[in-house]
Amino acid sequence: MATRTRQSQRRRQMLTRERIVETAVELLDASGDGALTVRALTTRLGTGPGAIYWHIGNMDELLDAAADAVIAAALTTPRDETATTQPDGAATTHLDRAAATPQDEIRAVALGLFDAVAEHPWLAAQLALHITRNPWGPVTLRIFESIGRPVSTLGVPQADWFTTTSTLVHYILGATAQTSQSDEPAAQTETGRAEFLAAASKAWRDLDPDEYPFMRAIADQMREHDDREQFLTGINLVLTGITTTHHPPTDP
Amino acid sequence: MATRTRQSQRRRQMLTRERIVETAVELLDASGDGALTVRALTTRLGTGPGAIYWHIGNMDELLDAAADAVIAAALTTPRDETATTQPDGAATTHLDRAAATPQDEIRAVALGLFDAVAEHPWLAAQLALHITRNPWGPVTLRIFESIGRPVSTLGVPQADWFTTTSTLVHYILGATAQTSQSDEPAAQTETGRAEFLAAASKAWRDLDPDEYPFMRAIADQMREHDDREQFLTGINLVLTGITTTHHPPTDP
DNA sequence: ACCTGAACACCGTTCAAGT
DNA sequence: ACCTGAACACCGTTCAAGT
Repeated sequence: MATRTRQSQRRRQMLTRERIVETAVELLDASGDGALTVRALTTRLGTGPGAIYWHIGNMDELLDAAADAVIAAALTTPRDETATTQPDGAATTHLDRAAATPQDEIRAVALGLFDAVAEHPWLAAQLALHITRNPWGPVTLRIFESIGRPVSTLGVPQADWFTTTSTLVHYILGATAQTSQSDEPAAQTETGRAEFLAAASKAWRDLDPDEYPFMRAIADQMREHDDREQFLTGINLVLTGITTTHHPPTDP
Repeated sequence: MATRTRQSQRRRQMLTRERIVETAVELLDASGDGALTVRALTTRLGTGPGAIYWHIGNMDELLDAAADAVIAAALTTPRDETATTQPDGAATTHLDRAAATPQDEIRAVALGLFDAVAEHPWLAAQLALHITRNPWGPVTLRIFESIGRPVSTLGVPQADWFTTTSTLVHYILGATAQTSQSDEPAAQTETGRAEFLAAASKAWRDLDPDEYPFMRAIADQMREHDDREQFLTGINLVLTGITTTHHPPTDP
């Protein structure tokens, strides 16, 4: 059902770079980081390794393409929930994105990335690796542009655009990397998450008091915290730092 | 010269977990990420794979141990250069660390990590991976404690210690990950770096104006920026956000 | 307790050969 | 132009056997 081509067999569906990337994302989503192998792709697509390499250079390039595809989708599809808690206006349907403040726009982009990583746990490690290995590849470029555009309407002097945007992007990527749920399905469930937090919290309380006094002091906060909320708080801290530093124009 | 044991042959020097980790760091420093293999270790240490695995569980554990060793060294050895530009006082030699403001302390720790990554380029990717895979392992714990301690003396309400410290740590790790020089020796030299920046800057100016107006606008800043200085500016932005949000005690 | 070294299962990638 | 599939070089890891 819902097919454009007449064949139902996936084997005869014509092999294309796009289809390979798509299958790669499926494999990564289903079974995590180590599941994307050339062999897995060939069996899933019904071909041989040579066919894969005809379309895609090498494995790292495929990983990059998979990340880029997911990131692009996350950045172009605006989330329907708003970043800040505010009255839900049924009338603000069509130009909501344009009407939002730069801060709201930044929060929306950041949360889009956060949620994309939550949906695709492999993306965290992949993003982190991509950033160190290819800091200015298409993935980083897209993110930078999405954050930089609202930054440029924030009252920051143009000479500081690059540094300011860098700070936001670095925070966002660092936070999503560390915050991402573990790849194992055990940690995905609600109770699994709670058990993990409880275990970590207890581990911190049992640390050597001389070596780790701070970690012991915040063990309780760790157990009770919400990742997404903490992420937003962090964004707001950085935004406050930016607007404070460049004492914003107090009126239009 | 400068030996404690009498044998000059490294082969008969007794195999220990410590020595394996040490050799791992040497291999990583010398030839980057992909150079650390069991085979390379065995030839370098004059043993077989079984001997390695008697001491170290598996390869990921060794990578973690290597990162932990380098991070621990970076965090305990205070850098002699000061974070902010200020008159060099020849008298402030012994209690300098204790006398500094919390902000200075945070800057010092952050720069210590930044410089550690600069000295050990493999550390960036390793840190990033470690953080997503084992967010509360010894490496992250150490960094968190080092940042959290000064945060706790910053006037931030205790209930916000965890979130505030998280924000700083996430920024620091994200920034060091993206900022780290490429692993290839070509990019390590001064001129190689300049060429890289010029190439990236030009690439940005040639981007599609409709899709990437912001990146085109900041292409020049990219070419002229200094990574370390930008890193410090980012730290200061976050610190400003923190102190502004918790309107600091205006007097002692 | 500590180490040896052959063996296993599994990678990514290449390439002559086909269509 | 696009695909096949055997083959290559290289991994991490295990394990019976030695000392």
